Amino acid sequence: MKRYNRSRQRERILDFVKRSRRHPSAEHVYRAIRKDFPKISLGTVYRNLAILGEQGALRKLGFAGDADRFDGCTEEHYHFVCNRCGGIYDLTVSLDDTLPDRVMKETGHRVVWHQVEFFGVCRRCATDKKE
Amino acid sequence: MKRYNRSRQRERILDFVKRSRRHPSAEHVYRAIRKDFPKISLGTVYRNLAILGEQGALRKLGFAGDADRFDGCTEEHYHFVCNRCGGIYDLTVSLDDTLPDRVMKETGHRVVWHQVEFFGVCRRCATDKKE
DNA sequence: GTTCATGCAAATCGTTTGCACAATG
DNA sequence: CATTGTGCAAACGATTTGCATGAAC
Repeated sequence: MKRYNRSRQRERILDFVKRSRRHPSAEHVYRAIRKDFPKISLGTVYRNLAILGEQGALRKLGFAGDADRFDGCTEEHYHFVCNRCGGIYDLTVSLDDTLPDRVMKETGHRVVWHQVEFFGVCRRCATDKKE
Repeated sequence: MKRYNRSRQRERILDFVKRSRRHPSAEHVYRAIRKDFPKISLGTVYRNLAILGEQGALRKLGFAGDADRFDGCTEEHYHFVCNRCGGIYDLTVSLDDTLPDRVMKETGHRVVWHQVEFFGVCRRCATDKKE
């Protein structure tokens, strides 16, 4: 595996993603980090997010037609995605934990990890004025 | 809801996606459809895929860092995604079907649909030469 | 001093859009 | 003929990359 030096920027980025409940996009991270590193570039943010993902320090989430998001919580959990406001919420429900094994047995594919997302309208958007 | 005329291109696109086991990207569809409509443009393919999605005739799937894919099977089912070859396989396993309801009850978010993906190395890639 | 990281800008990829013309109803 | 769809090319947003300089070890 590759060797990395530490960098103040990368540490700050990881810290921000870990602290955030919001599953920020690269752009979000960029805007936040700029308060500490006014000259940082988006390229640097992307590079560091990629490295942190490769190291398993955070996770990259992708949704159809939207920018990728980053999740600082690496313990198994699932997500609810609001189609109205784009918010992503962590869920505490858990799956039958034999499922990955069953998939492996039935298909012969080696399962490394899995993801579950629920889509719809979040509570906040549903209570706000109906369109 | 919006009114649409029929179009030979759109019908052919839907037919192709429905027939395909491969969860094609827009680019895949474009290349395939060009055999019948040599002058069709990628823009037209995207437009029609969007319309078909809106009509519920097919479903758009998104994965981090990769082009969106289209699934002609609209019945509930889940996917295995190979990190090596990028292939997407349909799965027949099913979830505890009280889960969406439980999420709604516990969070107050209105769940419209959900998705489950397993990631790893597919059988074919695993049996091929290692790396 | 060698390696890795940064900032910047240009490049790339996937996708969307404006427009003039063709097909549909 | 009124409307919607098409092809083409330009525009766009998200992400990656090449390069010269700066930081880490």
